[in-house]
Amino acid sequence: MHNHVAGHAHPHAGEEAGHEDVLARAERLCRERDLQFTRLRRDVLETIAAESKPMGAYDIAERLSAGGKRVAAVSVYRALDFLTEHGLVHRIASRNAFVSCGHNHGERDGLLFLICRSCGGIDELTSPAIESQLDRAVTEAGFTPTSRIIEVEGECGACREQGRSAGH
Amino acid sequence: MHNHVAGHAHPHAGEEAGHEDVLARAERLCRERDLQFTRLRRDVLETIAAESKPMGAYDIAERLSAGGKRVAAVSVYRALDFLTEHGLVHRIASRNAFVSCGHNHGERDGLLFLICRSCGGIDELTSPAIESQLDRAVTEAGFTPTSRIIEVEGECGACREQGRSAGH
DNA sequence: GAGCGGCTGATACAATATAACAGGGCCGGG
DNA sequence: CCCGGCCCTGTTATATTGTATCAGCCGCTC
Repeated sequence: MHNHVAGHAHPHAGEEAGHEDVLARAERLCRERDLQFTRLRRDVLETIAAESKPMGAYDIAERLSAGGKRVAAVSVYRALDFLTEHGLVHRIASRNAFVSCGHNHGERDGLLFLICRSCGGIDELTSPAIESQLDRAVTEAGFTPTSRIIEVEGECGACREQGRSAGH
Repeated sequence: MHNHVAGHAHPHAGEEAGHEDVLARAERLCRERDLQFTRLRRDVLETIAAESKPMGAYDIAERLSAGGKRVAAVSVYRALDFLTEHGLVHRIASRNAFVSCGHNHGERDGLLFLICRSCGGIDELTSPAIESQLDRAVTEAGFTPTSRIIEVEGECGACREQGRSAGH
């Protein structure tokens, strides 16, 4: 079946798991493609990567503003546009929020998000099998797919073990 | 593979395909469950069903207000809450918009939306096969799924034939 | 009639996202 | 050197989407 888990296995606190990796990868990718990995973009990515939950643009702006220098939400949105465009960040449609990409891939598809209702943590999965089956089904219906959004809500392993229940 | 297409095969104009069906089904379902299928709820459902594209809550409010009597967005949201809760309407997360459910089911899962970038039309599909494979993959990752969102963007058959391209 | 529950109307507000314009930094051409 | 273009950022204003709150209405029951 060949799925592949991306995230941290225990998505609760603001751990910096994989954190450095993300920044390093971003720098490399931008160098390769001759893109500008500016300060703002780096800060935004770093902020998102430091959190295992999806973050709203305004949350990011607020957190970046904590250091004295105010950062407007618009600026954050622009950085997020850039980052999502290049697959460094993903938008979680069901939450109007963003997470840093935990993969080594450039592509953005075959991608799948697991969102825990208890802890709010999110994990990223890739499943080529699911993607191909999805494409097959969709194509049968006469549709030509270009992008896919798959978001699953439920309870993550850690929360289930601890018997935490969704607050709501 | 056993997929099942729900919508109108040609999702462009404001046809009333399946339109009556939706209302009739809603009435029956509400009678069965002893729910109130009020005027407002009926109007909202009818408005959505008359359109093959996802509609925003404010669009619905505006359209309902066209008849002289102003309907506030809040009211529409409340009706939509009711309708989605009972599976008569689905929310399209990637568009912040709503479509009427084209199925005979009460359940809300195994559900899949095809959104055309050219005409904006949307079709609904159910694929138990995809759902079960998705659940299997997710469960393998230690996750317990409770709800799933699958939205595919691309070009619908009708638009591809006509060589229409996405305006943007 | 009094009280209760579910639905609606209305206003205010919060949260999310984009538009529009000005300025700054870099860089290549003249 | 200076200019003009391009890209990125800052700032303000505004659009869009979604909730909170309170009051009134209607039908029902006691």
